[in-house]
Amino acid sequence: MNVALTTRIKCRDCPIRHRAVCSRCDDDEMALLEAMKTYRVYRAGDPILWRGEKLTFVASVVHGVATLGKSLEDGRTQMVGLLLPSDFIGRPGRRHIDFDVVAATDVTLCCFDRKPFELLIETMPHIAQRLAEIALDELDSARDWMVLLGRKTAREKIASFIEMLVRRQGIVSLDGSTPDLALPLTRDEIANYLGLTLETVSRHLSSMKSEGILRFTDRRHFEVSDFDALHAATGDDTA
Amino acid sequence: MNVALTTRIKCRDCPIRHRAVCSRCDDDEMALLEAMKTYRVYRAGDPILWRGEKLTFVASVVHGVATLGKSLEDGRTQMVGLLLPSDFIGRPGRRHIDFDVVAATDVTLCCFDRKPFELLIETMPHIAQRLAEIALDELDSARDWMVLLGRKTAREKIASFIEMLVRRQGIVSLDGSTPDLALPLTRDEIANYLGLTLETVSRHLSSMKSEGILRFTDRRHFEVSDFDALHAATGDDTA
DNA sequence: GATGCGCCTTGATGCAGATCATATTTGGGG
DNA sequence: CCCCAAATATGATCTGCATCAAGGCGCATC
Repeated sequence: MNVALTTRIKCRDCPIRHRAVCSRCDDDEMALLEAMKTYRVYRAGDPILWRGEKLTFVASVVHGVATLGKSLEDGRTQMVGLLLPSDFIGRPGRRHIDFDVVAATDVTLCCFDRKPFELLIETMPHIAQRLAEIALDELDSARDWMVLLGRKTAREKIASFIEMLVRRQGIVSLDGSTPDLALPLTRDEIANYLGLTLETVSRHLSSMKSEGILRFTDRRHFEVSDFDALHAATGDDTA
Repeated sequence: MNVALTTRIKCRDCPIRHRAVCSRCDDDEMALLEAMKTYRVYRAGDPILWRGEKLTFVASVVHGVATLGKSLEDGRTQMVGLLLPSDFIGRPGRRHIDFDVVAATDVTLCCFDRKPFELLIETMPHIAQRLAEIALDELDSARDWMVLLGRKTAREKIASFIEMLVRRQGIVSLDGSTPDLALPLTRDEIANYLGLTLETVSRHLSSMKSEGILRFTDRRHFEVSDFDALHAATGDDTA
């Protein structure tokens, strides 16, 4: 499980200070959280939480990317979320977790034991307020993803996925190209996220490459050369 | 839009008193809410909120069933949620709504103007706490639905949908049969919910009927005659 | 610089579910 | 009671993606 202690970061220097579940807290409240928190570090590929396990802590992602997945009894799996820095893991008020959480890259979590955290929710309104906000935002993006899973074609799914990556980490210049971007998932993981097979993902990435929409520098790095064409391929409104 | 005033219900007699966003509030808090709330009533088929509209109020469903949907620019649509009594509509802190909300049956909402409600979230911790809980629960079921949309076969989707209806409104007797249940959606709406076409839904319902799993009394009412076979057809764990 | 192992690409084939087409049922209004 | 439109059922055909099957490429290990 590779759980290790990292150098302690002061909350005020924390990279997710202004977006995580603690973001509304004032200085006094932060001091309290500072005393309660612990860090956990995972290597790429490590499981973080396994379905059915006791849920002993809740956490915010500080660094790295984790995946949230679920599987059917015969082994089919579906990724139901990507956990990026500032995202929240766990369900206060519930003893068990119903998903598999896996580190996709090296991951650092800022953790709180579940019981004391539940007490915080009762006593520190800023926590509950921010948690509600985070959960409602997550709900909106989960619903967008449902449209993708239920109604989009393979090509549209892949274009949407790439567009999401660009929006999260990239800048589009005026001629519609981007700088080099990291692809944080393997073809297999992408397929799993999009409700496809890895072959289909590979085929469509290849065809978007040959159409001049994407350019791959290596298999985990690419750039978009025609963002308009990419967007047109998503099937979404021209927003 | 058919917005009308109903007879005012006292909060303490409200059917969703113990599950809605107000469920943690004490008597004093309830008195405040009582003064702020208004009711809105919609007929089956009426739009409640339209995508892109100004979001002037938030609400809890008191009676009836509403659907939450989203559409792609070419007209494909996907239902992303069913709103049942005690479910919450709206996104405090956001000016516009990004979904279409439509009354599937006659619906009564308990509404609060958005601005004053946002103030309540700041000042009344019980509201924010309960809202966070509701949103996290919704998030869990949205994620389950993503597995269904991404990985299940048509037959599994339909079996899962029926099973959900049974769990929400029915009792399964020892021989695996249920009493008569209402089907709150048309074939077309079911298809829309499951990411299928109405023809596929119709075909699979017919075959489950001929296999002796379901029995239809009329097209909006049915009973399950073999719950074990139904569950086996969902693809879910034997839980 | 050979060997092996993930990861990826590309090709061939089959099938579940979409699409197109045509009844059939049914419930509400005159 | 009959008529009509909407909802449903069912059949025929098409197609996008899964599935099955071979390589190919890059990278670590010895």
